[in-house]
Amino acid sequence: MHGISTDLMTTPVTRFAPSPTGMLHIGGARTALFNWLYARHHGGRFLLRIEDTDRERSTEDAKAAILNGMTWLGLDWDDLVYQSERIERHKEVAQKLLDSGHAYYCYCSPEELSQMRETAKAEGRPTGYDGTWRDRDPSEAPDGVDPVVRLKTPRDGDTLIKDHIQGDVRIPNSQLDDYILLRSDGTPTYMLSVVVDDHDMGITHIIRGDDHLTNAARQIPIYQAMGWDIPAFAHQSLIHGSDGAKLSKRHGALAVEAYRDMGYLPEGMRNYLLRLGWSHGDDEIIPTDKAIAWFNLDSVGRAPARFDFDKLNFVNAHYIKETPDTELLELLLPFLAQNHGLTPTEGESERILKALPELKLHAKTLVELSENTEFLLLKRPLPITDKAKKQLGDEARSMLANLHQTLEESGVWTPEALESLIRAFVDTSGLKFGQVGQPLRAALTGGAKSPGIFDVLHALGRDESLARIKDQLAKRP
RNA sequence: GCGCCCUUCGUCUAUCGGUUAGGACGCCAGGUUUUCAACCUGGAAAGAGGGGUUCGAUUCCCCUAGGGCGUGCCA
Repeated sequence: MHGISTDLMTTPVTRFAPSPTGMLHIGGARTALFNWLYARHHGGRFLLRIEDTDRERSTEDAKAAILNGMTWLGLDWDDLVYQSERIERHKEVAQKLLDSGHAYYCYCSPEELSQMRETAKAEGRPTGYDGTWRDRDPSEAPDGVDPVVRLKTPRDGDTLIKDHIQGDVRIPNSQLDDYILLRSDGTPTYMLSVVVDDHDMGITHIIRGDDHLTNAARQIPIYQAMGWDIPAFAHQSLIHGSDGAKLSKRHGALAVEAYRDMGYLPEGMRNYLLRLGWSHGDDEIIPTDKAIAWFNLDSVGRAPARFDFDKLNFVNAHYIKETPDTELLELLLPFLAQNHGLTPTEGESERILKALPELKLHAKTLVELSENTEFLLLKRPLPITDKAKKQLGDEARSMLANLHQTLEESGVWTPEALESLIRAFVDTSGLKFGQVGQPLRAALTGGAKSPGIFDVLHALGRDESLARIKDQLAKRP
């Protein structure tokens, strides 16, 4: 597509390299997904690297959240590396760069640096470091200053990034300053660490957000200086909020665990995230096995995509319908417990299982499903909502008394049998269906909305149904 | 400021010079209906603007506008 041929002779190795300074959010999750899909599609390896070199901001909680998020999403990794454990290696490479003349010590103070930037800006030049110490004699070094180590980046021409998503991108080298490899305290910077780690880990394809696109141009000179193969780059555009602005929490920039808690399924998330920037003709519902079979970099779009809950809901609803009932019940239990304080007994679980084939057709999330399931687990006598009370006037209650008797005499308790029974009851009593169905619904569920009334009767079972109806027959004060 | 990237219905996208510009979500209308939904049918809805190239541009090139990213001793 972009004139780049991928060498399929080598097995691809991809990686996801988050820094544990916050939760695994939706953008990172998509990046991880694409890397994972690429590796799985090609039968390659997908590695996880925790970039925890910023001791100030890295936290254990964030590490755990990232690992949990990945696990929940079903993105399994073939190896896990902590960048902080590789610092000595990074320093070693910096020394090699120093020895080979590709890097040098710089003694500039922060004040000099900011002065430099101001001057450059005023003169319309790039604001990076001007390279003062690049050619200066180290003997001129001021006393008592710990130097940083800077990379000698090329000054003329362009650096070409052969990007598998963005195409060929040329960055003028005049834009790339001699950035820092080793801080004055001797610790490596991100720019050095990524390159060394990506090389040492054998990464063949770097798929990441396009906030790193220009970083690629900074990193390439290190590969060149070390004589290392340059991996394939693929920079995907960032996810934006529904209004096109930067993704905020309001827009869905939440931790993936928040999506779990909102009742989204991993399969639904994967499908939705995949379609955010990648397409396969008109296909919308793309289960993971198909995603693995179809995924390619050529079909990744270059434009930023906006996050849309409506579409996520639609996709998720699909996978809820697809989930087998017993599995769905297991997924539902935490929501019942956390959101409703309900722990179903064995008998109640049976009820849920009976109702699930119907209930799952109408829920977008597990939260919604748990709400729609709640009526099955209510303890008698049921709390009756105001709307439901309106359905339970004197006339309705005497009707229910007759219906109760009719139902009690019924031997079979299947949705089909119940339907013909109740339809016959409606006919003989000369009422409209709603005049029977609505009061019955109120008595059985305590509310005004529920699944089809026959399914409700069936799911509750004979005894519970009759008891719930009977509860409403007594005259209330 | 400098550099880079992006721009098709409200949203996600298809289209790899010639199409009535297709699909999906959402929306609207109708149908179905015992409630809420779901479901079925139909509908409205797009090539940012301006120049080129070409017999012909959504598609290729340039400019403008708008948006994003980078420009840290953060990652």
